Amino acid sequence: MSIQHALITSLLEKPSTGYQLARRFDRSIGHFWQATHQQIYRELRRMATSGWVEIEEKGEEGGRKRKVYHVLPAGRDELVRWVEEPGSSGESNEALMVKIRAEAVLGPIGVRRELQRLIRWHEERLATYRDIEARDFSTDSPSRAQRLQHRVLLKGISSEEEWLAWARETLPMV
Amino acid sequence: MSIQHALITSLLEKPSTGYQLARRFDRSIGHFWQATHQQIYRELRRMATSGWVEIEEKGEEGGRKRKVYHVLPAGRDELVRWVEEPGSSGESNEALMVKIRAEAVLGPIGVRRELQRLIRWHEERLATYRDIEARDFSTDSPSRAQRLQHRVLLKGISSEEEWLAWARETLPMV
DNA sequence: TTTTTCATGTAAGGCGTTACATGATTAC
DNA sequence: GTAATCATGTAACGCCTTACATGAAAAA
Repeated sequence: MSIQHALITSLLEKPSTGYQLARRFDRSIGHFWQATHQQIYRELRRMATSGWVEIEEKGEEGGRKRKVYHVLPAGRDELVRWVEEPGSSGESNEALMVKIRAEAVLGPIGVRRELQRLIRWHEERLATYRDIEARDFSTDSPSRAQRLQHRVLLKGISSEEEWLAWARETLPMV
Repeated sequence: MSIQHALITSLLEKPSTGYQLARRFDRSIGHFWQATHQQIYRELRRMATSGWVEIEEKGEEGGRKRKVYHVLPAGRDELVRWVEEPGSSGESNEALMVKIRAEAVLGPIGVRRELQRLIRWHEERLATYRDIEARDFSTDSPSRAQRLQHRVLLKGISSEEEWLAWARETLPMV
């Protein structure tokens, strides 16, 4: 899922300390993306050694030690590369949300194509679910077990419908 | 998320080999729950040592070696215990789907209470999202960046609405 | 003055992913 | 006879979670 790209996006919005990022992940972004502070500190250190981010050490006169992270051009380039790259099959919906936030902060990059690709993918999945429904749940008097299994499938169907409705409204904006 | 409970549920529906479970996870269950064959074999071995499942070795006259797994009473008890246990906060929606499938195969156990609990949780989350929307996205002429960030939040809102609609329809059936 | 918040880190264990590996059976 | 499918496993690496740990500043 690449926490790193989520962190770069967040840091482009506002340079921050690891602690602040952890808190922000608990709020706005974190409602659909969560990361512990250990993950965040680890990835920040890695991105610093990769030259994607820069550490601004703020000693504040012998007081509290804080490290404010800023995105470097290499980090920005890497984010653009990732947004344009078609998401792997395992890549979840959260990745798309980060890509949209990245496009919000960087201006038009490759999200439109990715969104179109995902729309086709979700259309196929919805069609598959509907096929399964027609094949397995067209019985006249279903048992309790069948009705419950049908509910599980219906959750998949309504999730896909909801996703597609959202995506089709979003497409003209990217 | 406990693959083990998903495996027990699947084995209660039909005793199978590890390979068959992996294939089934690729199809019906696996549309929302995926596991590699290594995970499955490892967990089956563990459940066998825990006494949750039993291995029926089918040598088939010097031919192909297959191990058919059957659920033992202890495994069934463990599944019931897990279904009745309130899901931890990190527990995803997939766990609920497995719990419903478990209730389909075992008869009425504790899913109703769990569903009611989750409905309250999702109602709160939806309310939080709507608060954020009222606070951050009520501007008259939003910028492109603001509109895109709003789309991300709207995805959260419509997901929650969809979830709640499904759950309220499902509640009378459990 | 005590608790909460800010801030960063180490260490251990478990789980998941990926690659590698083997061998029998069935389909073409 | 060759490829695909069935079937099971080992090993390495990395990531994530949880617990433990420290310390200063701000709030109660």
